[in-house]
Amino acid sequence: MNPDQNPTQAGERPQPHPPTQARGRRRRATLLASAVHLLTQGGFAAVTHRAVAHHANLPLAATTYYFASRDQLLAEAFAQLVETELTTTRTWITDHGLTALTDQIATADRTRQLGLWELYVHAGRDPVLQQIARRWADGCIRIIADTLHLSETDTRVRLLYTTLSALWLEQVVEQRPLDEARTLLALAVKTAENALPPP
Amino acid sequence: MNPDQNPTQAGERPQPHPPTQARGRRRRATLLASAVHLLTQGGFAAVTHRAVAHHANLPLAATTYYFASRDQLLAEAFAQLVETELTTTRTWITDHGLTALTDQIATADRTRQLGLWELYVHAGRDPVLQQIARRWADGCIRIIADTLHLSETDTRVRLLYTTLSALWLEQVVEQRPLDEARTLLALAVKTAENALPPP
DNA sequence: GCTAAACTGGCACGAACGTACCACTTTGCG
DNA sequence: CGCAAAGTGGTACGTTCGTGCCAGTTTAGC
Repeated sequence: MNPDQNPTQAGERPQPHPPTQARGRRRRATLLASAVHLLTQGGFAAVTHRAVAHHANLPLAATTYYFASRDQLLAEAFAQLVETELTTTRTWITDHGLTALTDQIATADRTRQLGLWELYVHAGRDPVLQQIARRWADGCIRIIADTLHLSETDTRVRLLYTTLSALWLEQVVEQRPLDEARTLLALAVKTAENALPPP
Repeated sequence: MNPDQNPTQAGERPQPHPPTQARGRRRRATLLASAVHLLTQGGFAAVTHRAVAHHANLPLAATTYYFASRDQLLAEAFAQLVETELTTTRTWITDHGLTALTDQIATADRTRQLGLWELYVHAGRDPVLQQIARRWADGCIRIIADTLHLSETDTRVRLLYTTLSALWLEQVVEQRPLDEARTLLALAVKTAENALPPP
């Protein structure tokens, strides 16, 4: 819905959201962090101007001053959340291995994961968010490829990613017994490793 | 949040949602159908009392008369949507086979799938919806098991379901090229068929 | 130091929401 | 038939939302 997203080009009159030139940049960052926090707590329904401003100890108007709209605020929060998630997942996998992923899911804050997936699905209705969702998927695929020392375009990597993400979502939403997920995860990884190279 | 959900027990005073005894049952069904329709069109944010009543050509109060709350309306709409989806998917698969699933996804109404998944993720925050979500998953697993002539508890079936659902969600949200999904789907099915029986 | 621009913050508007209320009509049953 | 229960529909209340507005304050550049 937003045809422009060029922050360096300051020619925007109706939506003058040029990056701050003072300590106001801290305020913007604070607002964004608050939005992320609320997003991980109560889903994107909880990310309102008022809630964000209140959590950041800032007046209500600050949110409309630094962000053109609620959609933009949500998009940036989603992007930041995805970025954080990617680095967290990467370090976890390099430290503990792929098959320990279920434990990370079980360990991590469940509402956080829910917020992430909520926004992921919502991305299906918003082209801007869709781009971020694709970036999330690509990031995960890259992590798996690096871990297995395979190419990102390898079909096995692609398939393994798909399976893992589904296991993840399923675990978060349905809260089935953890053993089941662990078994399936191990099976998926082994299957991917033993599969033939792509044709 | 709702400690009661016993429709046969009519002792409910504050929420007297006893099933209608007259042609009002049609009205209730109409409202529910409208809720489902709105759900598939604009996500569950579009399912408001007013929108449902208007779409059903009924007064606003009818929604609160037949449904205790918006949450209940949403839950019933979700349940009905899942049921419809399950039968549709089953007939499609028996007619065209598992590997043609991507084409069904591509063919079917995209916003409908989005609404389904939106509600699925939302089920992570609501125990009532979570039950319906589990039922959806179990239904899909059963379809796959029947198709492959395997047991529902077979690990291969379980894993294949997981992969298929992820492919489905991914396709709906990210709208990647269809060929990719087709390839992955075929690979997943073949892998599941050739895999060893569960230990 | 002075002026314009950037920033701040309190407030209000209009819209949409869930839900309660209540007079009215229809219906099932003794 | 008569009457209580079920159903009906218009309306209103209280809340919350996104966002616009604008007088005041701070800051940057000349």
